[in-house]
Amino acid sequence: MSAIRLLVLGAVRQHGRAHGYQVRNDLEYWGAHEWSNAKPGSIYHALKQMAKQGLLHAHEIAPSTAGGPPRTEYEITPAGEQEYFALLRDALTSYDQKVDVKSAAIGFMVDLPRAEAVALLKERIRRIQEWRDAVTDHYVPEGGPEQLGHIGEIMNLWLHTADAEADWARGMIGRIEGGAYTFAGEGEPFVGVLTEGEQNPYATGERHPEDAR
Amino acid sequence: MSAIRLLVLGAVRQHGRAHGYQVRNDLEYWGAHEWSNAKPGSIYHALKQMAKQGLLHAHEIAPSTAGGPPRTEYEITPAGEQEYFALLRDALTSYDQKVDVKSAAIGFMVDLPRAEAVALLKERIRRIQEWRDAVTDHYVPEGGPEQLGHIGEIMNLWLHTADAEADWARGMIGRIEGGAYTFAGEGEPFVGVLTEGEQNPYATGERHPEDAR
DNA sequence: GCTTCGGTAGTCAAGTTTGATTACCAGTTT
DNA sequence: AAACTGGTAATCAAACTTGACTACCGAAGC
Repeated sequence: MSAIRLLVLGAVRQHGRAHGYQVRNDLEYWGAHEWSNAKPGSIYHALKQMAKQGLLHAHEIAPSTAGGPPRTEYEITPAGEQEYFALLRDALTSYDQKVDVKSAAIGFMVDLPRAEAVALLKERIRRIQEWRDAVTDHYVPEGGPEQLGHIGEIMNLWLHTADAEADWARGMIGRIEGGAYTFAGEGEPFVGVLTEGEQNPYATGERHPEDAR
Repeated sequence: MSAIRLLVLGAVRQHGRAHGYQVRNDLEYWGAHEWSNAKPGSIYHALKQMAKQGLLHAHEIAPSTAGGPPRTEYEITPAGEQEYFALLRDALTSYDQKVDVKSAAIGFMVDLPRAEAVALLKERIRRIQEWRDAVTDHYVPEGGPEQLGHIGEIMNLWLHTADAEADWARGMIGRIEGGAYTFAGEGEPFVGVLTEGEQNPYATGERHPEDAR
């Protein structure tokens, strides 16, 4: 799964109605250009595709006052809602090891009820464990791990990564169960989008971490 | 960076001369279809692209004895060698967090001298640290991390991941410095390809870990 | 002797991603 | 007032990826 659909659906959904540039801006606000493939081309493509598939409804709108070409506003459809939650649940549970999907999942998890988020994360840990066992079973040759030579280091990396992730997930579950954050149906939701005219504190001009990579 | 070029160059290089199917088989032997986008289409595409770019030299060959369409054999050119080592060094040092690049880097690191591998890995750790600092600096708002709400968990995940990786890298450096594995210029290299006619123990039919994901 | 099956080797269309580029307007300089 | 700068909004070609499909041969089974 690529994270772009989840991100775009989530952004449109939080706005109620949004055009491409708005989505693009939100994703930048969330830092998504740093940890996902959220380039303009991908975003506009995703919007069009999902409109074609009936997940979004497109409204043709006159050119904005702020200049630029005529823009299209999108609104999420019931089918889109459904897809959104399906993607979100999948992103939270499946052990996929891609940063973009994980980060998006965390960003949107509060759209689910608290109990469900916890349950999904626990399922995630179960799957990590399962995967870990499968790797261990499958890749250790009869003559012991030494036989693999330096290739064994790859397996070692995977196991290390899996353990670190399970660890992290357990930590987050603890905080959620301890009452942290505001989930669906618990009053004022966390505001995660820029309202019209609001300054984006993370806009270009600042130094971003990926510059250092 | 996508890992496919590194993988294909490395495979061709180890063979001296190889056709697409051989490369494809090696990658399967290494388990690459599980942790990278090494599908047949991508492999053949990469071979053709790199041949066009002068990184590989293509020899048109008559149909094999084993049936099938006429095949093309590829050989790495000096430019290809150079590109290979550039990609490999980059994969080892840059903190890229993609499993495929990392795994490929480990698989091929023994093509470098031992001292250089260690130096590159140390540089990797330095960059992870640098990245970690940048994230911490940049994403902590004035009002303390609590202001971020659940979004702070994303940052937390990154830091957790970065620490786990630095940890792992330090472990591997220790083993390498302790004399483990056989690096370039140290005698008989580790055999990482299937020779003609050899059975692939990981060929289809077995259960692979990703089935469980 | 014929048919089926599995392995060998590769192509292709459809979809996705990338990075550069366009076009427009408002405000600011020169 | 003409030229420049920067933000808004989007498009496009080229490259890459995906998954299904083709074509061929040898061996095993009936």
